[in-house]
Amino acid sequence: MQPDAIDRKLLKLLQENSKQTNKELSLQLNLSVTAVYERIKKLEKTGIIHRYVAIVNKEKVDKGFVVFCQIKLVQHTKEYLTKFEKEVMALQEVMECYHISGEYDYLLKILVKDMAAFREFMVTKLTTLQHIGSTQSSFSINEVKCETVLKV
Amino acid sequence: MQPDAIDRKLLKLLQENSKQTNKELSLQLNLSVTAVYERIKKLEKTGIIHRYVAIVNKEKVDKGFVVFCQIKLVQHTKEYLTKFEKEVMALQEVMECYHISGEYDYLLKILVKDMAAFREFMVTKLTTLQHIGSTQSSFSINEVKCETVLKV
DNA sequence: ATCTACATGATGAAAATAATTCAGTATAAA
DNA sequence: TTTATACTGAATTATTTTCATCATGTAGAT
Repeated sequence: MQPDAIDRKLLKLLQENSKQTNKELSLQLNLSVTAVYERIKKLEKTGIIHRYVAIVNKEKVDKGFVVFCQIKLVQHTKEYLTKFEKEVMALQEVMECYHISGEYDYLLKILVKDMAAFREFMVTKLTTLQHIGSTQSSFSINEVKCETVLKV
Repeated sequence: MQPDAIDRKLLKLLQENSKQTNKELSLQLNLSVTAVYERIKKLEKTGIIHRYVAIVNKEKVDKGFVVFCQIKLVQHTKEYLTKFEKEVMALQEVMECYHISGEYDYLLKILVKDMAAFREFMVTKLTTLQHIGSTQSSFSINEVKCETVLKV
């Protein structure tokens, strides 16, 4: 399915605020409520809209300290990669993990309360993972941009 | 406000799927519909729930190529930092931008269609930004984990 | 210890609002 | 002409929101 201009605007609106009623959306799109309803259902069915979620303010729940950690494994066998990925999946502080090209093998985005919590995470969890060669951590000094709206 | 165990479970459910009805939530939480309703309103009012959004499948809208780009500025004056940040804000391919500690100054998460689109972005947008010293790009080979649920 | 006042958080019923279905119309492509 | 697609407004169904009320625990006065 190829979204048209109206679908693209609808996607923008829903990515910004999914709690808008179909009536509110219909006014912004110059369509009837039913037409909006059917377009949304189509976007859901085709998987373009994957799901709807609540976004939690990380500062308010003591997860305002953001760390990016690059990791090198000692070897690149399939076994080592798979084992590492499985272990990372289980760590709740790791919000994102990418296998990347370049000097390091993985890039992790880690959310914790503060530096002390990061130290604790580092010592008790990250460095206990198997087959890790070296790590390199960068702390977020300022979140300049964090966009959730994909411009389609 | 300090969320209790019920609030934490509610936050987990809403972060996983914000389209559940209060009735569905009430069954999972062993509460009345109204009690669920009031807890949600409270979480919204205190700002713990920041907003509700639709998540779009990036592969389905030709944004499946993920690049992390680290950037060093030629100087670290306030003027240069501010100008760079302002310019980055305007680039729709840049989904996230953090001012970070370490060798590089900024880490950017960039979403484009493919390598050709990244090359185009690099040549026509990124390298035309003022005061950039050097850049270092890593491509995502595999998205191992991408969690949106903050465990509270 | 007992009583009272107050705050908090729960409940079910009722009212208000929104989502969903449906019958019918218009348009464009085969 | 037939078919498919996308639209509309009205009717129906489901959900959210409001409201009156109840239960519980705490702090202060007796």
